[in-house]
Amino acid sequence: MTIIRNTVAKKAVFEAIQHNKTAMSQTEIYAKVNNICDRVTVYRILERLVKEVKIHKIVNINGVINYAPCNSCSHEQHMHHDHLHFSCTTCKKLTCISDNHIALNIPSNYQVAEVFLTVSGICPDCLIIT
Amino acid sequence: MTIIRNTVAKKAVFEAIQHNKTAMSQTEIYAKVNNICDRVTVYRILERLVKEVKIHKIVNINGVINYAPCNSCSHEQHMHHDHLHFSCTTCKKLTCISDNHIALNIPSNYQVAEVFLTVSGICPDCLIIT
DNA sequence: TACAATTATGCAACATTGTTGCGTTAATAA
DNA sequence: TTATTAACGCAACAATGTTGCATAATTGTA
Repeated sequence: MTIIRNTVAKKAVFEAIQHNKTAMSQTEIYAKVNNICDRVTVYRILERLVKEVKIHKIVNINGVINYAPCNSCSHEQHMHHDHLHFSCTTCKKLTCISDNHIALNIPSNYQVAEVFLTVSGICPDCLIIT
Repeated sequence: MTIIRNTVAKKAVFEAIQHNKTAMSQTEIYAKVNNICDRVTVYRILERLVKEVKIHKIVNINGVINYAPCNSCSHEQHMHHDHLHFSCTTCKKLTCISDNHIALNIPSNYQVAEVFLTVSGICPDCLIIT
C-alpha cells in the first residue's frame, strides 16, 4: 500500500482549484501557484487528486481538460451523478452550473462510469461585454 | 459570397466519416484517406464541413476532438438537439448512441448554443476482451 | 530528534494535436 | 478556354500532455 503525501505544492494546487468559481486548465492552475513547482509536477499532482477523488476532470468544447473541485459528492456518489457544465465559446471558461438528475437510455452492454453533460454557448459575463 | 468547392480530398474525408461506425479523430481520418492530401488540409476540410453542418465535433474524455456525420438533423435542428455519446476509457473510441431529448435546467442568463452529453465507461467491444 | 524508506519533484527531452503564413495548384463560372 | 479565387502543400510554430532518471523532501519508526 502506498502512502499519500500531502506536499506544499499539492496543497496549493488543491486550494487553487477549490477557491475558483470556474473549472481551470493545467495552464491556469500552474499560473495560479506560480513558481511553487514545475509544470510537470502540476500535471502529476492533478493526476493524483483525480485518483483520490478530490477533484474531477471536465473537457471543454475545445478539448482542453479542466479541473473542478469534487465537493458535495462522496466517493460512491461521484461515479454516478451527473455534472452539468457550461463551456463558454467566447472566454473558454468552464463553469459547473449544478447537479442535474437525468434519465438516460443507455444500452445495457455499455458499462457506464461517468456522465458528463456540457452545454456550450455564451456565459453571462461575455454576454454583458457584447 | 464565397463559393464552396467540392474537392477530391473533401469528398474522401466526408465519406470516411460517413462510413464509420464511431466518431473519428483527425489522426484516424487522415490515416483513412492516406496520401490523398496533407494533414493540414484534413484539418481545414474538417473545419469547413463543420461550418457547412455536414459533420459535427465531439470531444472525447481525453480532450481529443472527434468528428461524426450529421445525418438525421437539419441545419436548424442541429443547434438544439441533444447528442448522446459514449466515450470508451479503454479503446478511446467515441460512439454516437442515439438522440435523447433531455430537459435541462439552465439559468436564463446563459445563452445556449449546443448540448453535448457524454457518458464514459467501457464499450461492448472492450468488455468482451476483458 | 535522527534515520530509513519511498513518495514526490525538477529538468530535459519528446510526443501529439492543432494552427498560421505564404506561394502554388486546381475547381468552377463565364 | 480562361479568369478568379477557393483549396492545397510545405514549413514552421504553438499548446498541451508524457516519460525517464537523478535528486529532494515527507513521513513512520527507532
